Amino acid sequence: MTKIQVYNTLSQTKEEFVPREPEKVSIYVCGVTPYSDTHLGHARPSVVWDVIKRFLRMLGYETYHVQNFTDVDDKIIARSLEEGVPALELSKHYIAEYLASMDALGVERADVYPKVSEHMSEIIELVDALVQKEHAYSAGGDVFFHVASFPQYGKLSKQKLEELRQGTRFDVDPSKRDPADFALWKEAKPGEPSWVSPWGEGRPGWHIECSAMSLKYLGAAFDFHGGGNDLIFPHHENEIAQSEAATDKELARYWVHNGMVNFKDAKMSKSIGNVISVKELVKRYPRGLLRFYLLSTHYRSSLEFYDGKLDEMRRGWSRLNDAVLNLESDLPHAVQGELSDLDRETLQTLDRLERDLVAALADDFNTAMAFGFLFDLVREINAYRHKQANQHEVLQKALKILKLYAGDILGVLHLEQGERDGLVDSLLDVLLGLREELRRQKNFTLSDQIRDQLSRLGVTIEDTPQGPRWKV
RNA sequence: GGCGGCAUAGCCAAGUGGUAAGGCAGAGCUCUGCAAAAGCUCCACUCCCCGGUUCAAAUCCGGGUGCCGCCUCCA
Repeated sequence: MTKIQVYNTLSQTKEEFVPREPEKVSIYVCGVTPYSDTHLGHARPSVVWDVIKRFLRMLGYETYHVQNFTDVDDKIIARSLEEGVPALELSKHYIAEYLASMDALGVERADVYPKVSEHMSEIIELVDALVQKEHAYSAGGDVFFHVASFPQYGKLSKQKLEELRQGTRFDVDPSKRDPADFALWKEAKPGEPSWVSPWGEGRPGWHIECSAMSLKYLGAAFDFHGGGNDLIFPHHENEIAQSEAATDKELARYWVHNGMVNFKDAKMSKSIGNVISVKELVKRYPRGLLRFYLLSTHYRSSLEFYDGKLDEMRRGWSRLNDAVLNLESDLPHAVQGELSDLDRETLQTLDRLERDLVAALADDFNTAMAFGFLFDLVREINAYRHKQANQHEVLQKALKILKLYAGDILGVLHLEQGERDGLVDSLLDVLLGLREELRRQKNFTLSDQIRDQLSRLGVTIEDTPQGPRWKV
């Protein structure tokens, strides 16, 4: 099986990926806190993990992907009080909105989407276990994790406990033993959703849900733990402390963090308010283009968004799609027979490019590099076609590679099979047929008029030696 | 102040020791009724700056400068 290198935040180096169980990959990706519309920043890890999963399965792995919804949280409660909508109703609405946005981006669903509100007993059990093992203590109705009881605290974010104590910029809860301790369980305040626990009515702190739910669905030492790099501290650091203190086993083997999406020189963030919602974006741009944009930079780098960026990227993206259309329209006219030297050379180049493509994706999921090879392939096959060569085997192979990598794995191709409307197809065929007749009669005024008018509707007509063709 | 990261052509962006992928934009040519698509050619002697290591550095080390993220909710 192809060896995969993956950058592990824990070791700060690329490591060879060896799964916990042969051929099975367990994945936990931190999901969203559903209290407002899904934005581009959320779309990035989703699309990145979508591609990683598809690639792993192409290599023969089985994937099991868990992604949580933190549906019990301060922000949700605040929002629910503002709007007078029950907290769980609010989160339910935004969970649906999130899933719809991901569907629109062609992101395959996770295998499980556990919610905090449905895992209270697991969370309480885990907190209790930490109290029993004296890694946590209750103070009034709150329970805190005692960071000093976990000597490895800081191993993910490379923070030193002493620095963290000094860096505290907010008022420290006086009931904490150590300013760096964090809440596992919070005592209920009037009007807030709460659950019964050994420490009284309350609700979970922020990090504990991921520890409890990953343990339940994936067990200890699962393969990939993912999320934005803004989660490294404190969220993932605290998850490690809780989980590993409780189980005495490693939480996750490979920590994979994606870079931020920046807009107007700052991280796209709900609290800053510089967000672009996925809902709006998918109305204005094809999903394939959005994915192309999100994947054209390596997942660990930060990614800039600005008005007009997607329009700028559109041409390059079209080149990829046009290559597929060109091959599809050439294929019916292709010949089968003795291979020429050119055919053989081209087949060899295609083979090499496919190997390069796999190697790029296997090297820390380098999608940006993969696009480089896809464009190389496009140039290669276009040049081949330009030489009037049309061996079926060659065209077929190029098309197959494009559809597999640009289509099935990266998911950037425009219209998948079956997404075109049959009636529209037929109507355009009629219109194009009439226009051909006009062109034969050299009535270019009228034929150009048809082309211009369709162009205004977003339909592009191309006249090729094999006849006219249209695309959206 | 601490921690992590980044700085490559007009723009986007790969490349972590062997002499700068790819895309967009731009220039010229070919094809075309015109256009579109497509092809060919050109477009960074150089990778923020200054030192160092090496036969060899964009890549490693040291020091600057600038930018981003985290240390508070965050993908």
